[in-house]
Formats: sequence, structure tokens, C-alpha cells
Amino acid sequence: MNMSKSNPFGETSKFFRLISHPARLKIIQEIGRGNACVCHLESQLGLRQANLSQHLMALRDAGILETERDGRFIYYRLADAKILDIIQAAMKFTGSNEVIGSNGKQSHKACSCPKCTSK
Amino acid sequence: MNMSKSNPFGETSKFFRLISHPARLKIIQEIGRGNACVCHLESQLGLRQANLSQHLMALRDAGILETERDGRFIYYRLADAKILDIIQAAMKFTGSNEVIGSNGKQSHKACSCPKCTSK
DNA sequence: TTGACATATTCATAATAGTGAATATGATAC
DNA sequence: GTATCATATTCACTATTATGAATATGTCAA
Repeated sequence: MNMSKSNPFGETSKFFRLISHPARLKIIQEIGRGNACVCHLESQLGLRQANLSQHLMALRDAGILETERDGRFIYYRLADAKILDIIQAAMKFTGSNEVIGSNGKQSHKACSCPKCTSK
Repeated sequence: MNMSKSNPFGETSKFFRLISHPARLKIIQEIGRGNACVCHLESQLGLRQANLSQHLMALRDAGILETERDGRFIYYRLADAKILDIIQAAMKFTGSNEVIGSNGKQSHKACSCPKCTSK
């Protein structure tokens, strides 16, 4: 993660702040399900490209996401899947029952990336 | 908690936002250790009364903290101690090693509340 | 009742974060 | 090379959050 600060809670508060946005939680959930190209996220989450990219950047800069380029496509993955447990615990704590992780609950529209079209 | 919103991640993001502040994390930690009167927090955390009270209000309004008045003093407690687990997990995730909970690590200056002076 | 103390609230301002629009970059195909 | 597509970045603006200062409320003691 590498979010250094003198305050012992500095890193943790920054981490919480970073994921304290519905779009970013959705992004993390979706990437946690294994679908990682940006076009996917764009169609799945209904976010505009620029805005989505901004969120992805923030998460990548913080070390929460990692990227890998494959030709024109850039695939995102979680740097550490344990973040899903934290989010899950928070959802349970707040009474949100949504289950996150890699189960096939939502319907996925195809996008044109190789991973989507090759099956 | 009762932070209603249509978005399934709405409550969770609000929760994260609420605890994404170093002072509020410290407050939660300190209250989790069992020391709950405001004067304690004021001296322990080095926050000004008004500011501390504002943070406490925010946490109380969100249902994270509960209060009990005893004469002039108001004692705060965690509504659900599981929040400590979430914070702990996040600290571990971000590489902060601070241990939170009810262990006697820090030195506590006394305040004038009955709980402090009666022992 | 008055004074002192613990805590809460309001308000104005400062700081920070989120957004759309426009544009840039980097890769592939031709 | 140029065109096109996927994604990133910058900028200007808006919205949200945090803060100090001042003041209010509620309780107790005298």
C-alpha cells in the first residue's frame, strides 16, 4: 500500500477515505469478481470513461489495484484480495447484505476485449 | 446503524467515509479501550472540546457510538465492538501495526470524572 | 438563584474531494 | 505514415467536509 504518514492512523484513514465512495466500492467488487478490463467496468457500472479512469487511477496510486497491459487493453486486478474481506465485514456491519466476491450473481454484458469475446 | 440509501453500497461508503478521519479512528480506539468520558478523550487525544464534540456527534448520529449521561458527565461507548475488528483489519491491510482494543499500552492522564477519580 | 463545569450546537470560512469536458497518450490496423 | 480504439490526464468548477470561534444547554453545588 505504501501510504506513509507520521500519524499511526494516517494510512488507515486514507485507506478508508479512498474506499468511501460507492463507485470505488463497486469497482473493487467488480474487479474482485475477476472481470478487469476497463470496458467491462464501463458497461457494468454505468460510469463514464473519464470518471471511471479517475477512480481507477486513485485506487492504483494507492496500491489497491494493479494493472497489466495487453495490447490496447489494460486489465486491472486487486493487489490484495483481502480488501474484499474488509468491505464484506463493513457491509455486514452496516446491515448491507450484498455479497461481494467471485460469484456469478449479476448479468454481464459483453465488451469487446479479448477475454470477453474469446469464449 | 441505519444509514439508508437506495444504492447497495451507499451505506457502506458512508460508513467508511465516517471513519476515514484520523481523529475519529483515535476516538473509536480510545472508546474501545473502555475510557469513554469526553474529558478523557480531550486530554488523551489532544483535541479541542468543540472539535471533539463534533466528531462524537457525527459518530453518534451514525449509530457507531452510544451515550449515557451520568450527572454532568456523558459517557460514550461503542454501539458494536465489531467495528474494532474492521479497523484492525484495515490497519493490518495498510501495514499499520498499531494494535487497537482494550490493552493497557498507552499512558492515561487522569481526568476529573468519577470513573477516573474513584480508583 | 447564581456560578461553575461538561458537553453540544451554530455559523462562517477553509480545505478537500468529485465531476464533466476536453484533450492527450499509446497501441493496433491499415 | 493516418485512423481508430482503449485508456489516461488536465483543468475548471462544484460539492462536500473539516475547522475554530462563539455561544448555548444542561447539571450540580452552594
